[in-house]
Amino acid sequence: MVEEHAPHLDTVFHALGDATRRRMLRDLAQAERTVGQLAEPFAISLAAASKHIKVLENAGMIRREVRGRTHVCRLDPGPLASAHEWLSMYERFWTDRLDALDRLLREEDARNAEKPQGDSHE
Amino acid sequence: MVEEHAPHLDTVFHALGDATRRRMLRDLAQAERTVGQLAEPFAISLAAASKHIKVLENAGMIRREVRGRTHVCRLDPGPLASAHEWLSMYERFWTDRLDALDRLLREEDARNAEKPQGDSHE
DNA sequence: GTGTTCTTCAACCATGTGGTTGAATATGCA
DNA sequence: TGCATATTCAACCACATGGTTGAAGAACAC
Repeated sequence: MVEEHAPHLDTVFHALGDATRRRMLRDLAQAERTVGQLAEPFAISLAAASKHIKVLENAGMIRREVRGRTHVCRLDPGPLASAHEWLSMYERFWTDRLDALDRLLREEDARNAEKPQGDSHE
Repeated sequence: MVEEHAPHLDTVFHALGDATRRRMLRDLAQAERTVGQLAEPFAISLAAASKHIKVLENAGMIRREVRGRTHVCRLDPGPLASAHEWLSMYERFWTDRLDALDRLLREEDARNAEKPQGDSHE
């Protein structure tokens, strides 16, 4: 089940890097939606929404079924699971070592705050 | 928890949407690295690597400490945890599917029991 | 001081992205 | 048939992105 999905991570993370598309995913998590329904919350043209949907579709995150003249989209969780799995590689950094690392980082910040370096001469 | 701590997610997911930056994060997961060390695996200029590092830094994913003339970078897991947490909202979509596919996967595993499963997590 | 190393900055370039508008396509309905 | 609905396509625009090169700063070494 662990495949070489790295090439897809580019498109998956890129698709997630836009609030409009994340909102679309949120809506699709409730139920399947047509293109028009997905576009409705936004003050953008249908053509723009269509492009967003295509980005999600190319990333494999939604699947489209053409029913008559409407295109019904539903969530495909696979890429979300891949992204989640990739991030899980770093989970130890905010779980096991959270206390130690966080304490070090905060000490560092405290030191830098007390001892500012490279002040401007002007 | 209600999605609209989202401006941060834009930059975090965007930063993750590039294999060069993901590789840098992977290296930083091993140990702290200077800018030159982070740039070394890539066939790009130092200036280009510096831009990538700045993207990660602006997303809050790395912290920089200037030691003499070298800039030492460390991983900050906070934004990774945020992204992971956001994706976890959708976890039921692939765990539910796991219930449905569980039997199939077990059968698959049984059939492939002797086959090698080379894989990589980038 | 001079020179070398580490890194950023500035200017530039090609391509990508997200948006628009208007036309095209395809379906549903009277 | 004719018309409205749902969606995409094509062309275009402004701006962001990722890359380059060359110069500029700092910090170390001599």
